[in-house]
Amino acid sequence: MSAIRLLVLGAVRQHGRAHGYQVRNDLEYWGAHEWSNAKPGSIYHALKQMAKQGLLHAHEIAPSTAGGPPRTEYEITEKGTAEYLSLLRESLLAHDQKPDVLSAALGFMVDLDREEVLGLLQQRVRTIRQWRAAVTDHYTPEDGPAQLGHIGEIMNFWVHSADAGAEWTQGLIERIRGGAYTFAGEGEPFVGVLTDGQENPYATGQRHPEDTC
Amino acid sequence: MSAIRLLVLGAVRQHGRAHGYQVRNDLEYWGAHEWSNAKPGSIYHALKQMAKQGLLHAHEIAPSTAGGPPRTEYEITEKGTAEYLSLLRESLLAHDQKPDVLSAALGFMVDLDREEVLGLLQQRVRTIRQWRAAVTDHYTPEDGPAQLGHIGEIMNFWVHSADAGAEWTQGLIERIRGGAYTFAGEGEPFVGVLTDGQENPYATGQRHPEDTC
DNA sequence: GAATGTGTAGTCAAACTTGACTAGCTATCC
DNA sequence: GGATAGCTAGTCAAGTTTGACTACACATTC
Repeated sequence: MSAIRLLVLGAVRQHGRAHGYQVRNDLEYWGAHEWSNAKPGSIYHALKQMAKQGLLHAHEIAPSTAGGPPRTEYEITEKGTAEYLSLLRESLLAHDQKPDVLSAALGFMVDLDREEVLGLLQQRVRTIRQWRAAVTDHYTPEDGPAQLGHIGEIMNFWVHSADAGAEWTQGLIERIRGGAYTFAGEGEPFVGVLTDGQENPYATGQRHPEDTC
Repeated sequence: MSAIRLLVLGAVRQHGRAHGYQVRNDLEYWGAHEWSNAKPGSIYHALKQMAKQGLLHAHEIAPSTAGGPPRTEYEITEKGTAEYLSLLRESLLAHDQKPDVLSAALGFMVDLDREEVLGLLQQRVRTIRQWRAAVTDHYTPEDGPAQLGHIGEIMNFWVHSADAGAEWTQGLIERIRGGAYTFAGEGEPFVGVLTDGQENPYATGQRHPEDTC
């Protein structure tokens, strides 16, 4: 599963009602175009697809107020909200190899409540540790690890990445337990979207390096 | 760029001449179906595509000797070899967010010579450090990092991952410099493919966990 | 000896992603 | 005051990925 559905659902949900360009802009504001496949085509495709599946409700809207072609506004449905929360929980839990999914989930974690997030992250750490044990066990058979030659470096890389992921998750758990951030039901939420007319400080222009992918 | 082209080119090259099922089997032997998109459809597609582009030469072969439909054998062309080496170098260098690309490159790094690999990996480390500096600089503007709220955790995660990647790369550099593995031009290479009839110890069946993606 | 499973080899439609493109409106510059 | 750049909003074709499916042959089981 790619991160795009989670990102789009979450963005629409924060707005209440949003058209494609707004979603696109939000994702850029979060830097999502740098660490995920949040490109225009994918975003508009996801919106249409999820509208077809009943996760979003599409309002056909007259020609836009600010130039350009007519636009469609979307609103998240009940089914969409259920899917969103399910994706969000799953993404915080899953030890996928896809860092974009975790990144997206981090951006929305405050939509859950603090205790639940702590539980999910702790489970995440446990899963990683189990995975690590199983892998090192499975790939170091009776013949010894030297059998694998340089191929063993692949496993070594993954194990190292998993360790780093577990360590980082542990750090996050401690920050959250220590009272950082504002979670669901804890008062005024942090606003992570651009309100209409607000300028985007991270808009295209001079991005930081790495834009070579 | 996904890892599939590099994987397929490398597999065909090691065999000299291979049909799709052989490539598919090799990639499974390397565990590539677990950390990359090396699924049957992608493999056959890549073979056909690259044959069309002149990177592989397709030999139409009569009905297979062991059941199933007739098969096509592929051989890498000169252009394909050039592309392969270019992809390989690029993948060792690039600080993509795609770990599968690096994994694939690790499996083939011994096709280059030791000094070149060391150079590429050192450049990799430098690139990561530069990227890190640029990112932390760019995303902690005059307002201070607290401005970002929990969104800052996304950047924190990426920076942490980059640090872990740099550290791991540094370790690999030291192992290679210390004489580990057999690189191009250093005698009998490590054989990383299944010869005909050899059983695959990592064939489908009881895989280690994580197969939930 | 008929059914059932397993390995070989590959195809296919549906879904997704990409990058380039369209097209209208506004502000700005000389 | 004409052009030219940039923003708004989205479409489109081409390419890629996925997961399920086909089809044959050999082996095993009941």
